[in-house]
Amino acid sequence: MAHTMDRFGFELPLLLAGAFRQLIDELHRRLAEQGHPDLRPAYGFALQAIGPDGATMSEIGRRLGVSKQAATKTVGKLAELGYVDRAPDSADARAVHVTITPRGRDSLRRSAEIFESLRREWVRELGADRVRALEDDLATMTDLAGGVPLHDLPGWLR
Amino acid sequence: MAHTMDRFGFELPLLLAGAFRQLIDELHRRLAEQGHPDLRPAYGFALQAIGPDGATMSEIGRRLGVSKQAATKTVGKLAELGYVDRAPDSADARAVHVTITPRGRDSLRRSAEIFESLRREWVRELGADRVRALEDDLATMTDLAGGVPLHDLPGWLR
DNA sequence: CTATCTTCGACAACCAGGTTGACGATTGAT
DNA sequence: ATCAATCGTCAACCTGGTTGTCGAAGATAG
Repeated sequence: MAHTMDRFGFELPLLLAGAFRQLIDELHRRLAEQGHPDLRPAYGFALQAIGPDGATMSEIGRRLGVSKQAATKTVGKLAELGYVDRAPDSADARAVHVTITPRGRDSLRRSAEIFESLRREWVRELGADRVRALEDDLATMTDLAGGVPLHDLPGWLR
Repeated sequence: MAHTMDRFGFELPLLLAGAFRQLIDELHRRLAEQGHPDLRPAYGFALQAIGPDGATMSEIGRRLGVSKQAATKTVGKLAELGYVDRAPDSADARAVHVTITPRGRDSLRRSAEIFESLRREWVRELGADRVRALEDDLATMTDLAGGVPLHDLPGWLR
């Protein structure tokens, strides 16, 4: 029974937060280098929520788990930065159809690449087994085993 | 080589964030049940930063990694809620000495207990080895191997 | 002992990312 | 044809931050 002393319970959230923070910070550092200096963490989630087929404001809000007002604001900034386009919805005169621009798609493509590269760094450091175990364990504890919803994520990243 | 397909890189931050979120939400759910419904995540960090001997506004800001103005605001709310006291510093007429009230200490004690209990749940679910491995791996990747600083944590929790 | 430099904390204005509430316009269901 | 639900916007507000400015108080030189 090699019983190395257990860590304190409060360290667990701190470690999770620290690791998350580090990944997100590094992502944005690299995105900035690759021509996307204005992309904030929240924007990535929003783009993700819009999806390849576009979506309406309300739909984006629902997918993100925020109010449609909040979604409207975020989309407004995304539009100013050239990451999305807004157009009247052909099927519903009340609705606005939001689509991702080529620049937006470029940022998503690069984000995905950067995340893969970051994960490879974890694998180099910890080994593939440990990383998989870590992911599996986190998925277990969050009952997010299949598919991570965007809900409840934005807001507390910066 | 049983090579179950690797997860996508972007899932890692999502899993970390989800797990963190879940722990913090559960902490505050239980704290609310135990007589601390007004304690927000940021306040716990601030109390932590004040410490058993108290601290000045600037010191709290430094420990938290935020401006002294931000620290002043948070301490103000903490004081309104009865978690801290402010008194003139005996050694420096410019400074304000902030101390934790008994109620504040109660909340810290309960938080520590809740975090221990939450960690025990992880151990029940995943096994002590996996939890230790997870903590060690996260500590490795965050070079937070020894002692987690409060710096850069507040702000992106809610 | 005085002149200068730094630090302390407060005040004000601002930002990001949310919230609720109200509202006119449109849609869909009866 | 009516009436309720939904669409997006506006306005006001909250939280947790930011900068800049400032007077008062301390530290350090000369």
